[in-house]
Amino acid sequence: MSAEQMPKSYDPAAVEADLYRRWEAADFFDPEGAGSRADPSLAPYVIIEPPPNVTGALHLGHAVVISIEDAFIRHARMRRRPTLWLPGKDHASIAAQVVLDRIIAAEGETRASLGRERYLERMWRFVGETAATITDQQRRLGASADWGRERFTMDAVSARAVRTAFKRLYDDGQAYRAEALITWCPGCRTSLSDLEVVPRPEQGTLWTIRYHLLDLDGQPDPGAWIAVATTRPETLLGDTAVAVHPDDARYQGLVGRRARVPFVERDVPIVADAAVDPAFGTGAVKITPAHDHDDYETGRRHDLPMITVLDDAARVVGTGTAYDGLDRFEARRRIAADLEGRGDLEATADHEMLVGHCQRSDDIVEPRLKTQWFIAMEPLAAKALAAVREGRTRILPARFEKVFFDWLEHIRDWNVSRQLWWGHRIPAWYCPDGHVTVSDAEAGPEACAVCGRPPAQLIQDEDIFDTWFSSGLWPFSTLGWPEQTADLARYYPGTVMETGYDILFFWVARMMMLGEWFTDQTPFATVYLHGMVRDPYGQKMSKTKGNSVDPLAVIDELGADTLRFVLLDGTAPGADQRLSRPKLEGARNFGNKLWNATRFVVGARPPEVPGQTPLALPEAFALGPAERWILARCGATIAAVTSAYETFRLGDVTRLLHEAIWSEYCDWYIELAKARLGEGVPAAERAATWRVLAWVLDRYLRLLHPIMPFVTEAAWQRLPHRPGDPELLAVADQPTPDLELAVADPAQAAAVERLLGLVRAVRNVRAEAGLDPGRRLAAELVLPDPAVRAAYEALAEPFARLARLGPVTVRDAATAASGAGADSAPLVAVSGAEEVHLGATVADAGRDRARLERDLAAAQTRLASLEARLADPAFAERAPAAVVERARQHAVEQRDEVERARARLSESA
RNA sequence: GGGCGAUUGGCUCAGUGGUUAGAGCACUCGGUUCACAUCCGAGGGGUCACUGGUUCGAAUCCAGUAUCGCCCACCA
Repeated sequence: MSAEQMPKSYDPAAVEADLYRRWEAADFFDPEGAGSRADPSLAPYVIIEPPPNVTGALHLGHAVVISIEDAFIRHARMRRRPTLWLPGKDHASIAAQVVLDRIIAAEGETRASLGRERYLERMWRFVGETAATITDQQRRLGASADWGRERFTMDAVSARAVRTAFKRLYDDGQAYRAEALITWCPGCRTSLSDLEVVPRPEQGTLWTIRYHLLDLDGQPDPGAWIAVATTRPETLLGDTAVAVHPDDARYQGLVGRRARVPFVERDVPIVADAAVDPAFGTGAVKITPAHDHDDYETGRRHDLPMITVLDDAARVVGTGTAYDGLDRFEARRRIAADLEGRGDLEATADHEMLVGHCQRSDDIVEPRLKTQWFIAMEPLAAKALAAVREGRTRILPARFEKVFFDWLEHIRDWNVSRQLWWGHRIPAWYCPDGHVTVSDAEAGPEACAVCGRPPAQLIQDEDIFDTWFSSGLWPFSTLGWPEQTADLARYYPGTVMETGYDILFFWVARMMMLGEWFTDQTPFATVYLHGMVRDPYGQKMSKTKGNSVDPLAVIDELGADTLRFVLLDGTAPGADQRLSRPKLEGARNFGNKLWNATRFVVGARPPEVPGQTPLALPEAFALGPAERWILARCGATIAAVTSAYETFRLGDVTRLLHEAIWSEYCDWYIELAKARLGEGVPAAERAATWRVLAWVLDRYLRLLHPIMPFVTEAAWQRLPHRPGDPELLAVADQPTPDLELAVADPAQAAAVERLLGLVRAVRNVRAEAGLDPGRRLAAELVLPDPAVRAAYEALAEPFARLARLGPVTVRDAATAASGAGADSAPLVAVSGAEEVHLGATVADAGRDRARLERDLAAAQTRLASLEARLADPAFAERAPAAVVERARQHAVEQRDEVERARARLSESA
């Protein structure tokens, strides 16, 4: 293939267009697929992905997940591990219902108008459409997931796992049904778990209200009252007590007396309870056990009646007052006004407070009494804690282990009942006598477990499970659990679970707990938590703020490789990152660089290397110093990148490869190699040079493939391959550094480095002196080190070209001392022990002299600091010998440099 | 109220005790060099938030402070 066949400019869209289909057709996303080159004797590498919600389009969070997971799995695949990334979707019951409710509202329907059955039909139709879109988007990002094993949390296998799991928890005594104060969303009309409530600071009002004390006749005394402070006056309709702190002197005499609640005219006791903060408000609190979490506890301690005064829509109900039927906020206003009217509103004050909102609908949540199913979590949490404490699961970054521990150590029972329709219905049935039967059979129980009544008389619980209940089973339910399937045996437990730290509790902890409980194994060895993607100003992205970035728009314009690279570059586990246009363009430019380097290599193939020749490293004797240098660098990069992959440091992978490819391979090696590819070069050398060019590029493409799969695959397709290589880079082997390191000669590599430093020095001098950049300058090189001289002999031509030098002579240090070229005041470039005396008059003596003075001053400063350190006896005594020795060495060199700088300065005077 | 994280050049970030703290972007200057202007070359720019401590030596370890961000928590 020739360079002419490669489009001159890099067009990500064109590059990426068909590659995914080729990969998929090759059938290696399935570890047992036809195209898999996995070694079955190696341990499988299994990625647990957070299945995206069926409701939405792909957002940047998904793109992060896919970029990380795909990098891991592609790397493992290229190490011949059998790799499984089982993709799927989550039915996301509450989120899906919120979305669908909005859609049907636009169609003039409501949940109620459709009814459960038609609503669910509509939902299936809706998710059918969105699921296909999401999968397509994941493919466009390059996700090499095993689509043949794709699963949905609402499919039959998942349903069976849910029933089995619940039945077991019930049989184990961990699942129980109880009436308790739960958190309710009046908008979604369902209960929520604690995690689904988002507290937000809001400006509220603190009202101080008088409850009149009862006199001896049991009548409210107009002149005696106890004042309570509240932010929710409407709940007074459900008050069943007033509480004060037992030690509060102000109220000592009132404890045990009774007060009358306004409007409902209920007489309630004044109780003493240590939970009351005497310093807050009036020090007296109204107690509404059915509508406040604190009051619920207080109510239980004092055996108070619990009176519900709000319905599912959070309207006042059943109080027998004029407020019945009013919305909670309207009732609040009216009650406050009416209290004022009757003279019982003592004070009104602004009050900053935290208000709980529904994570999905944003409605203000309402504590309510409901009969629900709960999971007793402590025994489950203990197992998950043990898994992490014993190191069976490791959390990255490690600091999240503390967060994990803290949450599990203070875990509360999990309310799993949801009053929704879209989800797994709770497999609990109730008989007319109130007996409970939990069944894991698809058809339900055959009889009441207690009294044996036939199924016809049993009524199934109307509620469904919290979405996260089925998500928590994901690592094993997707592999067929509770069946002991072959997949389960082979691919469970997983290797890496990757997700954002924001769902550590929602999902990760629950998978850990349920996994341990049901399988006696931790479901994955490593938890990799990524950070959040923010906008260029560090703000959270959100649709409402309008600062969110659509990953598909980025892919369309700049390519999936670009997006993937940016989302991994410069990132660390758990650390948030900012996404900006310049970063994206930088990544696209990197793809362009790679593309053009490949074009060069492909086009530079000399006739000695026929196109079909397999790729091989040349014999060592055919290598020049530059080849040995780039191979040394290549070997070091392979080792460093491999280590970075294996320790989950993808940010280092991108950094190392960007540096190696751009700043070493492209900036230097390609330039050095050009000279050794020319007409006059012996055929064997020419061939060897090109082989090294192609070899190193091949290594880097392999290393970069997991990060930028498309452009690397496209480039690789144009290079010759090694014997035994597959047709696709995606299943080619990752490199090991042994071949490179075997031929790389560190001494020669170091000599080349020094020459490159000298080129930089010459360029610097030329630029500083303002010399015509195109002008070839005669030069005299001073190369005291024989190794550097030898390297120079081989690289004289590219050296001259890169430094823009004309006729060049070389001297070693001894002869150089005698003085230099034709000019009395030559420009001198210095790099370490090496010098280049340029055969040019100083174009701008003032500027050059300033440079020389600067150099001298810098050298003197360095020398002074070294000498000061060496003069300190403590340093010689306490510092390691190697460090001291190095400092001595540097001091010697520095002294020499100062000398030479002085000499140059006096020459130029 | 607890806990965690961040603080390094204009911006985004590397850098966990050892010479002179790096990169990309931005900036300045210069380039029609036969892979690439999505490029090439050169350059300027940092008291590493602050204070104290440990150490021969601190961006790096310890303590405290400040600012910002996040998580958890039942003050009505």
